[in-house]
Amino acid sequence: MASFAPVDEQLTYLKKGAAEIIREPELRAKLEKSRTTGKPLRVKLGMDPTAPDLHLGHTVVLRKLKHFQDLGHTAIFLIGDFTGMIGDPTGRSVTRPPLTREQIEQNAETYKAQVFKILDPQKTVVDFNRRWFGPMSSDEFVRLSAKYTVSQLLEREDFHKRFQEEKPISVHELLYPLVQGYDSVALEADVELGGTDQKFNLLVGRELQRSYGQESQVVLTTPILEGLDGVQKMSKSLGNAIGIHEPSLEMYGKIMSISDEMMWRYYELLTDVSLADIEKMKRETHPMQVKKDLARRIVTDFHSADAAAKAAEDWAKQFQKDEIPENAEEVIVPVVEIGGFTYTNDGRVNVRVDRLLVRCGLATSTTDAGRKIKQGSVRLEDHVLTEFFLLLSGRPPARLPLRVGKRLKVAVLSW
RNA sequence: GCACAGGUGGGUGAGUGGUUAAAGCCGACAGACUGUAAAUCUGUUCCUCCUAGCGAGGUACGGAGGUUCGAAUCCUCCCCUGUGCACCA
Repeated sequence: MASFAPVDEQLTYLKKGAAEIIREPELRAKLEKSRTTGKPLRVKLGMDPTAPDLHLGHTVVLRKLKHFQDLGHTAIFLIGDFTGMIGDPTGRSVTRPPLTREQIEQNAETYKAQVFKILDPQKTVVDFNRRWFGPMSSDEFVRLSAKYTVSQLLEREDFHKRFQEEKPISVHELLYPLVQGYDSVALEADVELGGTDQKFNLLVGRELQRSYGQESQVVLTTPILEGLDGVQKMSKSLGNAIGIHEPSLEMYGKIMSISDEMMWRYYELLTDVSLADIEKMKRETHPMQVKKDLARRIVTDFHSADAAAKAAEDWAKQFQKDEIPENAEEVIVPVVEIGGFTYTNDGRVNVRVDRLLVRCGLATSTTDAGRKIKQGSVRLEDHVLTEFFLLLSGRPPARLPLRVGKRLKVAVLSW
């Protein structure tokens, strides 16, 4: 029989970094009850297996789930393999291709691996909502949809907006909140977590539980983390995300590129530094140092302390001292594959810089590479390259540290 | 099914026969400035080729045809989205 910390203590811990708790008195009551009965709360967090690459934005709510886990409650990580077919219409509506069983299973595996960087695998219950939706009969499904009305669903802001703007809303999108809500019924969830953008869906869970004769779950939302631009939510498709699988140097560099203002938010949502300490840093420490410290902490979470130290060193080399970091990304480039190279009389080789840049991923097309060369943003070590041909000092192999703006790749030329 | 309104580049949104690869804005990228940033200013922003130029060619305005010397712009058919009508008649 588990023993729990005092309720007030638990509440303080859980409230930190939460955007909203609906309703706090209910959470308190549930915590009290679990403490007297010794029965842990069932805390649910669901995710669609559509985009298996997690980024820091996802970790905000995962960290909250972990907090419950730390306090001895049951963390249920629900993989929405059924819901994935629908695709959450939150935000923009893009029709997602239905995933095959294999894809879903594969995604689920990668999901688990990533999620367990934060959660304790021993203590986490992983479930799939196909477990109850798979065997559900159409009769039952119709009965479920009878529990909610169209106008209730249209209260949701993005539906409402689309409806007003005379934009399409597919019926299956309307079904999404119901399906997600029913998950809470099936799991008999005490608490459900989600980003603030999930609020509507989470509240549907409360309603449905009530109509199925259960006590309503408590809803705890976490803020949506802004991405590198500091404005829009972090998302892979917006290209402003920091993936948790990214190489340490890249991760470190991306964190260093956020604005000072954003840095404090990242501290609040992605680290365990207390609010008091954050305030202290705001007053006393140089922002640059604080930001480096943030980058170090986050890289440590997803890689290791050693990797973080190394990344810090490499980053300083690349961006502050203008040197070449030791583990800079290398791209093997056979000269023949670039084409357009020529020989000089003494047998040296002239290579095409524009195509080389494309080959290294530093330009999207040769036209683009050409523009970058003309703009003077291409550098080989310290020299700005303005010519389209580069005369090598000898025959390949050769190592060419190329930079376009902040980005750096080492082209390793071979035959 | 009928009627009407729409479908333009990463986004938004101009353009209704001809210097329109397609305005403006946003975003993105780069240069300057910095603390790596942010802010600001400047430039770039479909692809290919080279002699790299205010160069040559190729693609592009839902799709397929057509009219025309010439079409994002006109016509036909199709696809997609939205709205109205479709019970009393």
